[in-house]
Amino acid sequence: MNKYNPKAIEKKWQKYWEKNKVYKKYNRPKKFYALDMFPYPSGAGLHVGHPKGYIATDVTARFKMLQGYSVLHPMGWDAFGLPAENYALKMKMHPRIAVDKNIAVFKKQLEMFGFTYDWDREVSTTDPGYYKWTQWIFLKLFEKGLAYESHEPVNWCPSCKTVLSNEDLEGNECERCGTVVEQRPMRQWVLKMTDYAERLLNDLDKEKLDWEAQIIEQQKNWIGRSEGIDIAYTIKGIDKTITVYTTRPDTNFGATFVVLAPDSNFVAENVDIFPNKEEVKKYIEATSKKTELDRISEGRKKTGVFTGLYAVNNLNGKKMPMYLSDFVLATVGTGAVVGVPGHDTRDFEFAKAMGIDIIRVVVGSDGDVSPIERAEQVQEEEGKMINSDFLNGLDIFDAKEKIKDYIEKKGFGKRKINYKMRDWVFSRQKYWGEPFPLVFCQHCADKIKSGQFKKGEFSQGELLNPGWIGMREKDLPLELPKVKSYETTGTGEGPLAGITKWVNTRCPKCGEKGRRETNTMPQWAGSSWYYLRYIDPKNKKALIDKKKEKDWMPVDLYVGGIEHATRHLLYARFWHKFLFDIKAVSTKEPFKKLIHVGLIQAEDGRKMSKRWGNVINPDDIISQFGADSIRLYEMFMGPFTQSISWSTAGVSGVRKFLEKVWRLQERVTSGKKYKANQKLQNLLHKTIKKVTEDIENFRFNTAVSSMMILVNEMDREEKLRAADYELLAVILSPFAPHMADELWSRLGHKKSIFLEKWPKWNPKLIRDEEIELVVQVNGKLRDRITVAADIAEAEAKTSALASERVQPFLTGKEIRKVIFVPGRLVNIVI
RNA sequence: GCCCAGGUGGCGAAAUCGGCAAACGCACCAGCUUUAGGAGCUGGCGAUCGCAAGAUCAUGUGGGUUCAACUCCCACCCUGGGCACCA
Repeated sequence: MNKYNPKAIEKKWQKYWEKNKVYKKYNRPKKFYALDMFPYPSGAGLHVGHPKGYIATDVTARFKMLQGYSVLHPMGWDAFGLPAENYALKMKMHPRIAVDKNIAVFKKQLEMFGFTYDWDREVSTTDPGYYKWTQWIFLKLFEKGLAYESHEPVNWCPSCKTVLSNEDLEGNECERCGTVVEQRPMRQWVLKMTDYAERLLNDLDKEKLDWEAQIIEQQKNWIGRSEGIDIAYTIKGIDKTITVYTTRPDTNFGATFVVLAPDSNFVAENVDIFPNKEEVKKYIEATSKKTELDRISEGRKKTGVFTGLYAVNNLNGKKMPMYLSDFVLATVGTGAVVGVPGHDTRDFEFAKAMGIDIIRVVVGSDGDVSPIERAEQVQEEEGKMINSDFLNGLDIFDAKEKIKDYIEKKGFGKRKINYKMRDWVFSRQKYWGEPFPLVFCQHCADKIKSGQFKKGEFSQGELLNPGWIGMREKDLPLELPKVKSYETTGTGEGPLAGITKWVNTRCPKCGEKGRRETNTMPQWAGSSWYYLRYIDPKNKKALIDKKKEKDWMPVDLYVGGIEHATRHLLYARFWHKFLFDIKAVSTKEPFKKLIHVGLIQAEDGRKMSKRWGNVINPDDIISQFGADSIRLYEMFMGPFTQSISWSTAGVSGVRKFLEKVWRLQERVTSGKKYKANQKLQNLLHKTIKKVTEDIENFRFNTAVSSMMILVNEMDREEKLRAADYELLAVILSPFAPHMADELWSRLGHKKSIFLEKWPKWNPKLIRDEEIELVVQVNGKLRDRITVAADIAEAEAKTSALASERVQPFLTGKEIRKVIFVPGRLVNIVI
């Protein structure tokens, strides 16, 4: 027998599988779609942390193949976006060239692991044949009125020179470069994601979706649904009302002031009628100069200015002074709040700072009815109403409903559901992204504004955005022009604006002069639907063939980083639901089961990074130990979803295990001549059961350890039955496929092990004849006795009491109770 | 501040319908083998006491429920992640 040489056998089997299409069996009755979050092909290549999720899906994919499923397991590239563009700028090459180079490196690295990827289905978001359909989806969204041009203030990264969506921020910093973003009013395209908020929330149902609770919670919080009421207050002396949104109308008898956001529309439109307009303007000016950072460093210290106007509380006719303060945000609710300082900490702080009255209207469980003077007294979560007219004595939850009914009946308010989630800011002032399939036509704009057009001449989106005309589907894709200067301008228009030949075109509707949109789509666009394209990657007529879509969707298993919980996963669900609405797909949700991959940290406990010089390259590990070892190690190192530090010594441990498996070949003998060892049979079938269940439940670490126990046991035998050793090879094969197939062929099989059947455990063999029964005295272990597995209670108790080791603890004591747990223990209570 | 996940040997961890705490692996120690080894094999490896048999203690802290608690309940501490002046 020659030595275990992974280098030689791994190459050999990778070629064999590819050539014989071993894992491309797509005509079986049951299907399984295993999906990885496709990578961003950066210039740095892979480190050992990246493939962990891919290994897990590959183990699952091979397991499902062995169980007789058709398995779809594709891979592709998410290659548009800022990092690719920045990398290209740095290396002074066109992003296209940089991206192709990086993809080649990534692909070569991935191939060394022996994954079951069907490379015939490879997609890249930057291929015109792919982004044609990204543009098509946008066009459909536009047609349905779900895309609109906006000039509202948005997050602007001064370093990347582009706008960013809320999902692209970490706190108030650019997720890519860490620069603090500014709020700038910019022209941009926005998708009406909030129209889908309710469905995005409701379908996050643990019953329907096999997602980790953690990710469901994160998305729920991000969507941030709240139930409240919009209340309109009349303003004294002028013919206007101010509308506020509140979730606590029950406390409204305690309202003593109103605060407006300095940058709100209401203020912008009415500042000139404020009696104190000079001070107000100064305050607006001062606020606009403050960055987010300044405001955070001020902590919760409240500042503000009185407008000179009073709003009237319609409940009791009380005059409430109207202020401006920067703690009220223009983008939240209506951009104005009603101040109830007795029962809201922020309102309390503001009232203290401005010297406004504080009224108690809720009594908490402590029964305290004294005037509210300290922040700790601010009662928010429970209690009974006082000083509140017809609400007095009610619990706050009942009061809330009663006053909502009252306000609605009186006609000065309306129940409203609010979401924290905002619409999706969808344009970037960058070169390396999908161009928008839109043309601006002044002629059409005039026509729409004048109202002189036929019904059905313009789509919903065209009417919503006068002048913007969608391209015709047959003219897609609109390719990125090849240019020399694709550097960012920073003017607010994208680099494409500089290419006049490309920008100037004809209106697809009327043929008059038009100009193209020069922003591009964000990186998230292409990744919001790629899982559909794998199913039908070369279709030129449709995004996906309807029958194929029905055959494969939904994705059965989706594995990737948790950082996408509120970004990619939200965007993809949103688009999927839209595609469902236009009948392009047949499922309401795209991803049935979702599991996040735990990070692999460097051996020093820090994040693997060039900066710390602690990056481990998978190529090195594979050349030293082999691909099967790194696969097995990453599955063995700990619970899959947990962050764990890398240990190269740990890899050598699993390599030793594989060597042991290899050496066992020598002991294999023909099953007919050699009688099966009952104890080993028992353990073997227990292991089959454990490995099967563990793979299904993503507990790979315990699956591997149970195989180690089996192999240690086999190592004690002088001879092994071929049939037993073969079963070991099959259950090991998803983890260490190269070795498994090599052993399989050495055992005389002509076909790949992956065309075999996954073994079923034999329940008879698993049943133990004899067991160790634990004997406790007052819950403390005193002895173990070997008894028949199905021992009767009375007999077990007698044997336990008779135990020599137990006797000394019983002498002179009264036995009060004896507890018998079948198959486990006897506990003697004295 | 709010939400989520977690806290077990020197390290990664295992055990959760309450029932033998530390499986499996790493590191370490001793011995065998070897010219040698960073190779292989055998044994040891939570703490304290003890020559030993064994005893006692031990799963972040403090209580509670129970014959029995890593597991359930209450309060608190710490770590990681998310959100955050969201009205």
